[in-house]
Amino acid sequence: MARPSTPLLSRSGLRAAALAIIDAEGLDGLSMRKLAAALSVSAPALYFHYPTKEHLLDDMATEIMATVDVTAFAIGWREGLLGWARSYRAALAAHPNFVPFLAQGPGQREVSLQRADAIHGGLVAAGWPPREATMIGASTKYLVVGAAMGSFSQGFVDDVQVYLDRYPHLADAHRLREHAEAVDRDSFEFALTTFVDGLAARLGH
Amino acid sequence: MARPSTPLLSRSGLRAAALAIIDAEGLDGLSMRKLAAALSVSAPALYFHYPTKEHLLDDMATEIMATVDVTAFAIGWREGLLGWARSYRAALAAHPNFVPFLAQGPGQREVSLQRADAIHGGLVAAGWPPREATMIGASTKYLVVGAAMGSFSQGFVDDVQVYLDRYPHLADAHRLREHAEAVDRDSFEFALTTFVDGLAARLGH
DNA sequence: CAGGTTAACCTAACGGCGTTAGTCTTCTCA
DNA sequence: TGAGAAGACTAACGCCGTTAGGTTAACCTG
Repeated sequence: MARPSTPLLSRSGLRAAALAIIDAEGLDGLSMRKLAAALSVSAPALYFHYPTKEHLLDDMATEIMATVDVTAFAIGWREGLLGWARSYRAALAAHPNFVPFLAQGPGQREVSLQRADAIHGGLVAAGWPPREATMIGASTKYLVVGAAMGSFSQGFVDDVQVYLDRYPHLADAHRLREHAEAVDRDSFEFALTTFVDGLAARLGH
Repeated sequence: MARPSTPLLSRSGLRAAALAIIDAEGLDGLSMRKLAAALSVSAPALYFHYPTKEHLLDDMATEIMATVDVTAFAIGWREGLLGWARSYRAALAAHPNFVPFLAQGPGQREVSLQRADAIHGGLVAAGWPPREATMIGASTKYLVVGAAMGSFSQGFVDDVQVYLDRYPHLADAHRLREHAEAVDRDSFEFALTTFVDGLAARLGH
């Protein structure tokens, strides 16, 4: 086979297939050969569309980050912060296996800078001093990234006895697993609203 | 060379050398061959002491997590939470390149369970309902892990002009880099105290 | 419409990875 | 003193990201 009449690959096709593999098999489960196989193509063919694996992952990250929404800052800083944090978390939680890369990757992406500008501007316009605005932005990102990284409740095994015997305060911990998703979502919401309440108290000082 | 009169390697020696490489060259910079070379030994010799690379990393994680302190819960829930969060963050920030592994790794470690038990117990003893205690523990972990993962301020490039031209609200963003460490520390402290203030308000309700 | 250029695939191969198999010498203990 | 375990070695397997070089189909110019 040489050049096909109609192209077999496209950048968006590569991204979609790569994300599917990551979702199914984890970040380490993605290899260029496996991706090529999924697309019925030889591995080096991928390099015609992306110069390196890193570039591919970067592009996927940008695509996902583009779904984050900061428009609610037009209503007010509380609404803006809550809206941003929730859509940010939703974007990460949709592809948990990809989160380690997303969290580490450069925040220098075009989209990220636009977001940062809107957030900082929204906070300052609402009366927050620039220094506080910076820290609020950072704090919120901490919350989102932390919540998206390794699920809290995944840290607990299903075996009941180990808790009852040795850690009396964790007697119900085994239930965490079965409700892992709900616990994580509720805990994030709890953290976010508690933090924003604390902020409001501080602004009114 | 065959069996030396005095062993060349030890588990703690492997851990220390591996951590040094990770600190210097990043998590991906650690390979078994490179670690062996640093210890003037052939790569397979390492497998006599640790069955896999994963086991080695796990053991290193446990060693680092052992430095986290939760004794302040004896004083009160606020002191306990603040003390735990600060020592947890300090442990992670000491080896930023290792954080992605630490954050993902199993929370099922013996030390982690002991911590979780002390934290949950401390919160419940102070009057928090178990459900809230769980979410407070999760929330605090989110903050610590999020703050330790990719430094917030590293996302901003040093070039001033790009900000002035396009993102007026980020005019001072270029200064973030030079103070990156301070900004991260202050932002974490800000997030933590704001969150705890929000908690206190909620408990008094 | 002829012919050169570029696009888009291919196979083969390089060096590095984690890990296993098998060997060899030295130390320890009955 | 001899058996067996301890602790190193070399060689090699299959995977990885990536590069080199080949081949053909589509496109653009004269």
